[in-house]
Amino acid sequence: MKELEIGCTNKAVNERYTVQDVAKRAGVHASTVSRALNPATRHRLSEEVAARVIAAAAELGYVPNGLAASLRTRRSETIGVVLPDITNPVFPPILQGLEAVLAEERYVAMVANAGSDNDRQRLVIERLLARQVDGLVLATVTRHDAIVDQCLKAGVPLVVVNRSEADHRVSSVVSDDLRGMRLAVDHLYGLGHRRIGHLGGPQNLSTGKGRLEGFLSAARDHGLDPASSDLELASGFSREAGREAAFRLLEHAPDLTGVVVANDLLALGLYDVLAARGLSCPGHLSVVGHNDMPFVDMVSPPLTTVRIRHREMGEQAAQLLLRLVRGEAQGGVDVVLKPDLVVRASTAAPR
Amino acid sequence: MKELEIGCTNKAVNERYTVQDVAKRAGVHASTVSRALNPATRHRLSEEVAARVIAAAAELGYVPNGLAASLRTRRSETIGVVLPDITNPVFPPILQGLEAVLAEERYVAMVANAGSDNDRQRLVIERLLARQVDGLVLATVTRHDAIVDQCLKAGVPLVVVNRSEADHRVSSVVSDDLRGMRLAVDHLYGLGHRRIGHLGGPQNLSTGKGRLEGFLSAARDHGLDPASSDLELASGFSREAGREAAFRLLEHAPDLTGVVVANDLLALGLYDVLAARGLSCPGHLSVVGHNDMPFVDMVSPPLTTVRIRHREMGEQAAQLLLRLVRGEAQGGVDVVLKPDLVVRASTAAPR
DNA sequence: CTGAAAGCGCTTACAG
DNA sequence: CTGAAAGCGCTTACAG
Repeated sequence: MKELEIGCTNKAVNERYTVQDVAKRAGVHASTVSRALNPATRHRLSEEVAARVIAAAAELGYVPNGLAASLRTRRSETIGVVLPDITNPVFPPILQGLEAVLAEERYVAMVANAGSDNDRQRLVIERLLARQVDGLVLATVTRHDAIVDQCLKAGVPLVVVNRSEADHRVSSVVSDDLRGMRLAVDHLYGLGHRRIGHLGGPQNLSTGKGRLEGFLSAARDHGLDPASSDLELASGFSREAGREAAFRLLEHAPDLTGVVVANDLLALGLYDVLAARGLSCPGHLSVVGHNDMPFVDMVSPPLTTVRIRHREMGEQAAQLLLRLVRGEAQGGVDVVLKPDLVVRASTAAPR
Repeated sequence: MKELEIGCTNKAVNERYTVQDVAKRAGVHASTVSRALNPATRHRLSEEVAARVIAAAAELGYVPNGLAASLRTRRSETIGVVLPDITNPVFPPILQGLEAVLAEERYVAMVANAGSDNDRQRLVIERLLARQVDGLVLATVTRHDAIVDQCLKAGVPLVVVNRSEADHRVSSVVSDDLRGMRLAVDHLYGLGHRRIGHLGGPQNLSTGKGRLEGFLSAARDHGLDPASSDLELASGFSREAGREAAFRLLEHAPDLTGVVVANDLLALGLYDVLAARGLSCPGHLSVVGHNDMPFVDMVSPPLTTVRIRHREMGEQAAQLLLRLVRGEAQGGVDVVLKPDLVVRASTAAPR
């Protein structure tokens, strides 16, 4: 009677067959079922038995319980992915690349949006670790990040993507920001610009810092000496933060003819400020972004920007991580992808 | 000697403590550790013992093995989310809403990009089920979807989001497409348009079909009788498919003054065709989109569109699903969210 | 209030 | 080539 009740209330669980069920149906022992269903051990069995087991499993619609297998093998074939903000359009292509590679190897991604708050990130990572992820991809790291310390101490295979940490203790996949900024500055210089400013990102992020340094280095190489008033740093990589910093930049350096921006979202913030002031782009000011995120070819004017191969970033990160998980490689590998300049309509010769 | 080797090669695993370790350190039995660490059963213990266990766990940095717990309790506190395309900007906000609600309840999302291919979707779902997800959110469903049949048969708690299936056998969270199209048509009619066409989506998706019906119904209510040449359907919800269908529409119905489009991505495709033909928007043609996806306020001209609360869609879907998982509710609930019209610069009085 | 035992569903040395 | 047993790390009736 009791059994019947259970049968009624959770039918789903009830209809889930186990190795035992398959074993009974095929007339073999459970261990034989396990061996028959695993391609790597199947050859140890007689073909006849293997076929019988596979048939029995198919007839029942048997789906192995991956949790039980993971508990036993100590591999979950699950990877945790920690993002600061999934609505930032650079992350979906990264995620797509990650997933494509992981899926090939039968891995699944547990994706967590952790924001920028450190405590929240810590909590999220602890939950992922509790679920026994085999490795972690972090897109959240700051240049000095206590969370990386913790992960290293815990011994979790770890790859950081898009951003790297200052000490490079951990494998990373990033874009060559120095080259990116050089392309941007060269482009404006080539158009005739000599008063070029930089709308930068947060300096606690490798992208913010690297792009500022890239800008300064490229500017100096052209004999330009950007005064400190030609530089303004945003508090985050968002359109809103871009607006605020762009406002300050235009206040302090009204005679700029070109601005190299550390990120497309910031560039959109600059667009907002230009529109609010009735200034035209590229008429009054040429603007170069960074990322070539989706749809910046559709904004007005279409944004000249530095293209980063985000999908490839995700693919490489997944490959690095899987090698780490399998013990085929060690940490501390930095993959640096070459960006390109995409010239659109936001840049022109200076006024 | 052998032990030492193991100790060296997988340090991570080695340093993971278990209930046994905590039990030993606190001088209690493993079952007591379990009870002390679970807030729901803690009260059964003397405060002194509970405190001792909690302290011991903290000292060791003990993180419970969620897989083992799930195997035992038959709840994984994991939800599978199946998307057709994460790079479609409508999905990140949905995901954000889902995750926010799930995280509150200590659930984690396994996100899988399954594309539009049915076999691939089936594979992806099987993998998620093998990992014992407690429920599934599908953003992939077509109006008649064999995958839904399978899930129902398997007895998995299930919610569909953004799109619904024709039979409404499954709980869904969608936007009111009829109302959305009515807002769009009313807006153009109010501006003076009488030759209004529809650039529609695939009719095997509820959104494509519902928006076409909404368009026709609203048009008829104004006494308009859109000829079949005023309607053109795209093969998918992408900018590329939008371009192709927009090309056909402008060929067949060059005298239209306004077009209501089933989706912003399609509207961008229409923009592309207008640009290629040297036609201006809204000068030659007024355009209304659908979704208000991120950054359509930045395109040229800023797109008038029907705003869908995608984040809320995700939140509601998570809530529905959790109630289903807990047996607090039954399936077959349709949540319909009210959209709004956002008027920007792509619509004006007819030429 | 706490302990001892059983068992979730697998896999894998160990036999034979 | 196949079986029987042990065990992954938890939780939860069942005792007392």
